[in-house]
Parts: sequence; C-alpha cells; structure tokens
Amino acid sequence: MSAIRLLVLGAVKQHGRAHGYQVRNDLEYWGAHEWSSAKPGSIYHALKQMAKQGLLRADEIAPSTAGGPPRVEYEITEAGRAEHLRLLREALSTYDQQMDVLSAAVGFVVDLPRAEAVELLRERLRGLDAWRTSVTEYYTPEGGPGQLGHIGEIMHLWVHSADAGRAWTLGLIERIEGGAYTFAGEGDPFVGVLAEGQENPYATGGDGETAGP
Amino acid sequence: MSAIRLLVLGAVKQHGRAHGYQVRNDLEYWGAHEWSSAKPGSIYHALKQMAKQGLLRADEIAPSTAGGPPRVEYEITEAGRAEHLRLLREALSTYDQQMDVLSAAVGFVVDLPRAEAVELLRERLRGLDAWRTSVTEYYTPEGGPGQLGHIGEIMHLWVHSADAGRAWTLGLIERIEGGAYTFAGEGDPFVGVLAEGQENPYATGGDGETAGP
DNA sequence: CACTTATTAATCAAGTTTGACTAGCCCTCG
DNA sequence: CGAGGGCTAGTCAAACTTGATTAATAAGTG
Repeated sequence: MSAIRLLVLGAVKQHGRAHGYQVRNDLEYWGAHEWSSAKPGSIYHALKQMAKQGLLRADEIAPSTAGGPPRVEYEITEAGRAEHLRLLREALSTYDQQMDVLSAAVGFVVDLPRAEAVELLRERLRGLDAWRTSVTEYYTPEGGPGQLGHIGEIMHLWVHSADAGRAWTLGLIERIEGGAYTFAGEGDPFVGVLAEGQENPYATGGDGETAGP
Repeated sequence: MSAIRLLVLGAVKQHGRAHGYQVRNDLEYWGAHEWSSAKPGSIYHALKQMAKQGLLRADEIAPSTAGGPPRVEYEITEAGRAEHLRLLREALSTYDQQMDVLSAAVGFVVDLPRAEAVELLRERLRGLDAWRTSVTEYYTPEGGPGQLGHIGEIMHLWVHSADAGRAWTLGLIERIEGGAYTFAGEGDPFVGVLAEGQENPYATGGDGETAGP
C-alpha cells in the first residue's frame, strides 16, 4: 500500500470538492512531498485513477481563476469516503514498515471515533509483536546466531525498529486514552487545509528545507 | 534509491556469474522477497536494465540443466563492481528512512574495508542528526507546538524513528570497531549464497512464514 | 504597447513494480 | 502408460512513480 491514495482522498474529503492543484498545495502544506511520493505526477494520476474507480466524481470546469489551463474539479463520492476510512484503518492497524503510510494515517486519525483509533493501534501492536517473533525465529539457525556472521545485523536492525515502533505506538495510545485531541463526534474537528487563496507558508522552494534524501 | 539494484548486483557479484533464477533463489534465501521489491519481475527487469547499461554482460546459454526454458547467464563487469560499491556506500551513509535499502546494504557491508564502513556509518549519523533537527524546526509553529493538534504526532513519530536509527547505528559502529566480522582484506569472506544444486531451506512457500504484510 | 519572465495547472514519456501467466521437463500414482 | 502435479525459468500487461516538459495566462519592464 502506498500513501498516495490515502493522502489524496483525504485532501479531497476535507474540502468536499477540490481541483488537482488544490490537493497538491494541501499536500505540500502538510510537507507530504518531502516524505511520500506525493509529487504532481502521482497526485494527478491518483485523481484520475480514483475517478475512474468511482471514488471521486470529475467535473470539467472552465478556465481557472488564476491563469493556467482549465481545471478539473473532483468531488468525493460515498464510495470514496468509505474507501478513505478503509485505507485509514488498514494503515493504522497493520505493521507496514513504511513510515510514509503511517504518517499519512496519523494525519487523519481523528476522522475515526476515539475508541476505534485505540483499538486499531492495539491491533498494530499485536502485528508488531508477531513480526518481531517471526524475525527472531527465522534468523536463528541451528548452529546458534554466530552462524550468521554479519547477516545477523539485519535481524538486529529489524528487531530494533520493531521495538521502536512498539514504544511509539504505546505512547500514542496513552495520549489518546488520556483525552488528547478531538476525535470524530467530539465537536469541531481540527482541519489542516489551506483555504482558497491562502498562501502556503511551507511551499516547495522555501528556505525551510526539511526532510533527508 | 530502491534496494533492487544493490541486491541483484550483489548476488551476481558473489557468484561472479549467474542466471536469473539463481539470483532469484539467493534473494529468496536472504528473505529479500519479504522485505524488498525483489520479486521475479523486478529481478529479471533489473538484470536486463543493468546489462543494457554495461554493468553486466549477458550470454545466451543453451537449455537449462534442470528443465525449463533456456537461461541467460550474466557476468559482472568492472563497471558493475564499481557501481555495486557506489550503491553500497550511498546506502550506508545516507539517511533514507527506507529499511529495505539499509538492510540490503548491511548484507554487503563486509565488502568494504572495516575503517571505511565505520566512516560511512558515522556519515549516516550526521545525516540523521541533521534530519532530526530540521523536523523539530519545521514542525514548531510560532504559536507553540499545541497549534498543531494531532499533526504533531507525525513529528513525534519521525523523531522517535530518528532516535531509534541513531541508537542502532551507534551499536553497529561499536561492534565493528570491537573487531566483529571479517571485512575486505581480512581473510576468507563470509559468503551467503546457495551453491549450484543446493536446496533452499527458506523457499517461498515454506511453512516458516516471516515478515509482515 | 510589445516583450520577457513567473506562476499555475496540468500532461507525457520513461522507468519500475506487481501479480498473473506460460511453457518445458520430471516424477509419481493409479 | 499417461494424466496430473510440481518445479524451473522466465514473460507480459497493467498499474504506478518520476522528472521533465508544455500550455495558458498574469505581471513586470522599457
């Protein structure tokens, strides 16, 4: 699973209706172009693909309000909302070892009821534990771990990473159960999108360069 | 950078000369089909691509020794050896947040001299630190971190993961400096490939299922 | 006003990845 | 003996990602 669908669907969902450039701008605002494959080509491709699959409805619209070729506006469908929740649940609950998917999911976690978010994260913990166990078993040959030579370091890396993922997940569960943030059905949601015409303080070429290679 | 070139080049290099199925088997032996994109299509594609680029030399060979269509054998060229080292150095030294690349690199780390391996890992540490700093700066708006709502959890995740990566890297450096493993120019290298005809105990369909989804 | 430069909103080609499929050969079971 | 299952080695189409490029308009400049 790649993060792009979750991100693009989520962006359109928060607006209700959006054109490609708007989605692109939101994702840039979230910094997503730095840590995921949310580059223009991928975004426009995902929009078209999801429109073809009925998750979005495409409306041709006259010349844009600010120069450039005419825009296509996309509106989210019921199927699209359902798919977004499905992707979100999957991303939160499965150990995927890809941080971009998890990051995107965390960005939308408050779209779920609080109790469900916690339950999904617990599911994640179970997956992590199972993975950790299977890694240690797989990489333990009959002759003892010394048999492996430096290859054992790969296992070491994974176990380390599983443990770190576990600790982070536990921390998040604790904060959510402690009442942090506003979840679905608990009042005004936190919305992180740019209004039409609002300038993006974290735009691509800015001096605030961020993520690594 | 994807891990596939590093893996495939490395596999051919360890044999000196290999056909696609042999590479595929080695990567399966290493468990790489579980944690990287080392699936048949990608492997054969990478072989062809790298042959076109002069990193490998392709020789057509008569029907296989054990049924099936004729094999194409690939031999690594000087350019291929150089490219493998280049990819390896890059994978070890840059913070990439993709565990598959790092895992593959760890598998080949002993191809380098011990001192260079340590230096590259230190470079990695510097990259990690820089990234951690930029993340905390990027995600600290004027109004204080409370401004971010649940979005701050994304930063939390990254910082956590950077710290875990730092700890693992430090541990590895320590073990290498402590004399662990046999590096380039230090005697008989550890070679983890299957000999021709040797059965693969970790083959795809085996009951020893491993990595997560 | 004509001409250059920037910005906005996409599109395109090239390269990758995926998952399913083909086709030859061997072995076994009835 | 021959039908089917399984292994070997690989191909293929479809989807996805990437980076470059295009087109349309707006804004500045002499």
